[in-house]
Amino acid sequence: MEISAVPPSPLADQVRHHASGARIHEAGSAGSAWRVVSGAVRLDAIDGDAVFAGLAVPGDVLGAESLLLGHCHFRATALLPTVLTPWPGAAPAQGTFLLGALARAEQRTARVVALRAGQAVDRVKRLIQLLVPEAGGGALVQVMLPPLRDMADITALTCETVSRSLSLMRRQGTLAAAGQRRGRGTKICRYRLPATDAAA
Amino acid sequence: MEISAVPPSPLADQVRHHASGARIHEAGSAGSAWRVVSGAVRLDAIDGDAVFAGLAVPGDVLGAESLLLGHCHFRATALLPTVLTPWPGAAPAQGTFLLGALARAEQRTARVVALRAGQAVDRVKRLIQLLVPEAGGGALVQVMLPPLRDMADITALTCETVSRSLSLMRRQGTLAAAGQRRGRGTKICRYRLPATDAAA
DNA sequence: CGTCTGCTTGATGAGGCTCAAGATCAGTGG
DNA sequence: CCACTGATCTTGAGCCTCATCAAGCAGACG
Repeated sequence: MEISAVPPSPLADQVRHHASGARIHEAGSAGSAWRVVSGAVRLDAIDGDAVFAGLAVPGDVLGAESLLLGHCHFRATALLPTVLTPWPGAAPAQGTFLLGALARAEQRTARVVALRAGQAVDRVKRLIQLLVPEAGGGALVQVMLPPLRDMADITALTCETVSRSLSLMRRQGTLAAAGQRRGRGTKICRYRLPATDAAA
Repeated sequence: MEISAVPPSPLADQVRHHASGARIHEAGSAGSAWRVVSGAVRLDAIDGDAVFAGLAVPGDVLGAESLLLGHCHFRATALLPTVLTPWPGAAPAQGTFLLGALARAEQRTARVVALRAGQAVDRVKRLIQLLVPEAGGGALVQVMLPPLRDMADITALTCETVSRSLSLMRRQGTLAAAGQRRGRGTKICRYRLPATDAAA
């Protein structure tokens, strides 16, 4: 529980890198807690087979329960090339620090839950916006997309429907390939953010 | 799976009661944090109109962000007759205490997200099981149901579909009315828990 | 007693799931 | 350098579930 004093900005030797698709920790294993610096992580409840249970994006905390119980509840898998830093790293893990993580977790829940309502194309767009590092109105930003299988699990759609949604977005000019083509590895795309008034 | 099964019962003068449908706090207002003792609470993000953002059941913490920021992010509404107690109470809001709340929040996310995948009847069943205070295999338990409108928002279905799902469950003997009839007020029903092996 | 709110049920159509085939690409070994 | 394999993605056809629209009913409440 008690806290080692570590500077707030993760130094180069205090981070861990994971490739897209890499397992970060297994459910039930003795893991430790991390904060996501960049990338995205998928959490799964292991109930016979894996069931999508949550998402962590930069700033979020991973495996906080292991500090309390000594083991992780969820399987964590990198959706994109992901950088983690030990948590709690900075300052005292008390008061404001933990409260901030709690507040952030609630907001993450709200956005993840919202990824599973509405029309297919809108869900996929919302997911992409969650993965866009920066945020601005109407801008054309670069974004990495996880495999279709993961996008489907997160949005509660099928691979086919996600693929069709992305195709539609390309036809409409909302999305454009910008890096690798198809096949293994994370896709890099350009995505046009909707106007700030956020219609739907 | 669950962190602590039964939350400690607070003294009678340290609780607040809310009727079904009552507003607990408004988004953006200066609220305070509460722990749910019994009942259930719905959280909504206010984005023009209210969008379902989360659920709190006994043991969960409500409005933790107000301790940090001074105001609430979400609107909180009682889904059932609900009892709350101030949080953190006498205990210090540090260490294990906050970590427990964080771990619990992650587990709640997993279950709420699961309420929005799969067939309609299964979603409704899962929601009812989330509202059942006690848990046992194959038993016939008493449970209060929130208004259809809320069940629909939570499961990302429509009122009509939820109503049809409940009708089907009644025809199949999974659910039976046990208190008030239709009209205003929370419905009381008997619900047959599925066998512990939990076949989806 | 009339109105209002919440619940139920039916008819119909659309959106997404299922099944299936083909395309593209990374890695491997000849 | 190229064929082969396996994984991922794309696209099509048909069906099914659920959303939508609509009507009717039961209690609550003034």
